[in-house]
Amino acid sequence: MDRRQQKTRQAIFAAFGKLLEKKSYSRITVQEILDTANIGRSTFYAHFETKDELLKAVCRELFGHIVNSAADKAHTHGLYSRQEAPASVFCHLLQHLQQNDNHILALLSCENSELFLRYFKDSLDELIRTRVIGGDSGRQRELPVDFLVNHISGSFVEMVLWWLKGGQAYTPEELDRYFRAVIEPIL
Amino acid sequence: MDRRQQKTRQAIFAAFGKLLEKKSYSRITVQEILDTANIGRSTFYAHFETKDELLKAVCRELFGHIVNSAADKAHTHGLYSRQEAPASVFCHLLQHLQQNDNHILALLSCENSELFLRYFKDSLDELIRTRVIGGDSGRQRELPVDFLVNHISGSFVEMVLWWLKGGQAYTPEELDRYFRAVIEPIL
DNA sequence: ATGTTATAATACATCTTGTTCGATTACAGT
DNA sequence: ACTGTAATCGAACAAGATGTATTATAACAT
Repeated sequence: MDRRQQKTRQAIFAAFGKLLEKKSYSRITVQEILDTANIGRSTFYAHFETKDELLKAVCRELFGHIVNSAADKAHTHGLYSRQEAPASVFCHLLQHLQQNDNHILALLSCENSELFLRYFKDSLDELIRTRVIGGDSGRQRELPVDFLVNHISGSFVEMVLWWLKGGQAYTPEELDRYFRAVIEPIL
Repeated sequence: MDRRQQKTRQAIFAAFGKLLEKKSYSRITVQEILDTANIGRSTFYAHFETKDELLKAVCRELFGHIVNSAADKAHTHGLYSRQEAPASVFCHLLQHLQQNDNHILALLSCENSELFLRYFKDSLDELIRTRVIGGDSGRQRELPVDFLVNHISGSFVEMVLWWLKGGQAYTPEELDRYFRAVIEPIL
């Protein structure tokens, strides 16, 4: 890909993130992105048809990376490997979030959390369907699989949301323990 | 209150709901609300400072009513009364949602669900903190109360979201059974 | 070195927002 | 029924945002 394209795309992402730290997504204008990224108007629209498309691209990049990383971990060590910390995919996900690779928490800590975590959940759904539910023995009695998958991914997302709103008052390990305490009994 | 105010306010709410059935909240303009409600521009701004304020008012009206109704039910019959259907507050909430009193599902069935359910969850939090967790005996071992409350209300909201996205493929009674199957084991 | 492609800069029509103002009209209380 | 109050209308307005188009310039790949 053209070096200029990469540079522009990166500048847009950076500007978007910078603005997202200060104000909610809906209040950010394309104009502000242009000014912050210091690029021309037509250049932006050459990359993204709309502000929403930019958001989607950012989410794909962000959460795709995190979840894939977790999926690899699960694949390598098993879902609940006891040989190695972190003990579960969930813990790995939380740690990954907290270590703040791409200033993710900065993006999630404000009013935008909801918006981003919705994408996060979509990625999680697949991870959970294949890793958690799929190959399990399970005393998942009369519960529909879809319900269970949604319950787990949904709970996780809501937990992260709650965690962030409370200023991350718990460690990923604590959170993981809590989460497993409410999920494992029903598996 | 002045009859004209009521009429205008109602016209705005109705127009807002009508538009919400067709497009997402973010794509609805004040102008469209004015045209649909057939009111003057200044009149709208005499009632609501901004579109967001209108949304908040609608949510308060909508979910405040539902949750209060459920709270009364819980108060009257106990949280898990076995003497009478619906068996739980949760079931009552679901039935209330489905019977579609104020075209709520029409509002929730589209892209706006997320937005509304966030308000819904805020109302739920309080209900659950007082009714579910509060006076319970509980084997809620080392889990923080806040975590538990959030887990329950969050799960419920995610379940409703999932339910709506799937076209309400289950009855409120079924859903209630599923939900209790994943919640009661941890109480 | 050359043809290609991304960007910049500018201009533009269109739409949206929130405010203001004066003229009507409906209201509530007496 | 009368009257003062208050809500609405309609129109206009400035400020700013959106998305598109055009041309010139600069960076790129080969």
